Amino acid sequence: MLKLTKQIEYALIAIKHLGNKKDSISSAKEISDHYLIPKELLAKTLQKMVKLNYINAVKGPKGGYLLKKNLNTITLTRFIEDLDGRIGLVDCNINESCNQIDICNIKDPIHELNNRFINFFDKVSLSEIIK
Amino acid sequence: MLKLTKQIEYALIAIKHLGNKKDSISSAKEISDHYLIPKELLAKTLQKMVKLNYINAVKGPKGGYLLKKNLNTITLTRFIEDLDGRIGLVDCNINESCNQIDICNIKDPIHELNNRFINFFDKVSLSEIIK
DNA sequence: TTATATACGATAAATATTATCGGATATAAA
DNA sequence: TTTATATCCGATAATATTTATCGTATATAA
Repeated sequence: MLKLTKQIEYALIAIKHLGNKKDSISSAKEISDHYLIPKELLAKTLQKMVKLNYINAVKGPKGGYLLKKNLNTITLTRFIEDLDGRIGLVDCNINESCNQIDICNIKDPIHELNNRFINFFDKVSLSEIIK
Repeated sequence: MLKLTKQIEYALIAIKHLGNKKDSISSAKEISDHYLIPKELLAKTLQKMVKLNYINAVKGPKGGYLLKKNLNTITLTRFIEDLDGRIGLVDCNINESCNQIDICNIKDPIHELNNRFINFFDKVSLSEIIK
């Protein structure tokens, strides 16, 4: 509970690795071997980051991935939500389909808390973790 | 990901309900009926809170639960960890049994982030949600 | 042409969360 | 003393989410 997913961990590890090796290319296999990360899952995560324009892919032998985006402007909220979907302490912070909403006695304070929660991640720059 | 569990939600709902009805007793059935919460699960949660000295239990017919602890001094960190175990953004913030720890390139910044993360919940008083 | 790498949908396995069940004990009230 | 209601508590079942794997297609350097 209240944990990051492995996919986010792997994404952070990979993107940091790419950031450290600017201009040189790294394959999914290289990264998964080095950090002992399941290759297929890492590959999926990398492909997702390509679609999201965080990194570039180069196909074929000697192919791999390169960092693309300037990470200074990316917040952790943005990164997590891009990869894994909306952040919210409870379901009704994300979608309104809770049939207990009318009688719930904590929805307002939790909603307020959730705003602060997201603000916490807003204030974290991806470059803090990557540098 | 990064969500509170239902058990925490139910616990907050119940403890707020009890706080609003100081001096009068509320049964698990009364609370589960009112908020449409599964009775057995709520009962378990209430029993846990009894053991943790948050509330008192009264057995027998006309029995139920009463708020016990002064919630002003309880942080959300304490409450969540009492009910659900240690908070940590990643496993290695809780236990050290990660075989990737030596080669992990994000463990230090994540550890730093986790300290701030826990500090966030430290600064939330349970009474904020309950009042 | 071949070997290596990404792309991507489908699915399986593992884990965590949520919900339910059965039977025990306590006690207020008839 | 009996009955009904409530907590107590271990075990287990159901569900959802997360994590991992598989198969196949496409691109491209050598």
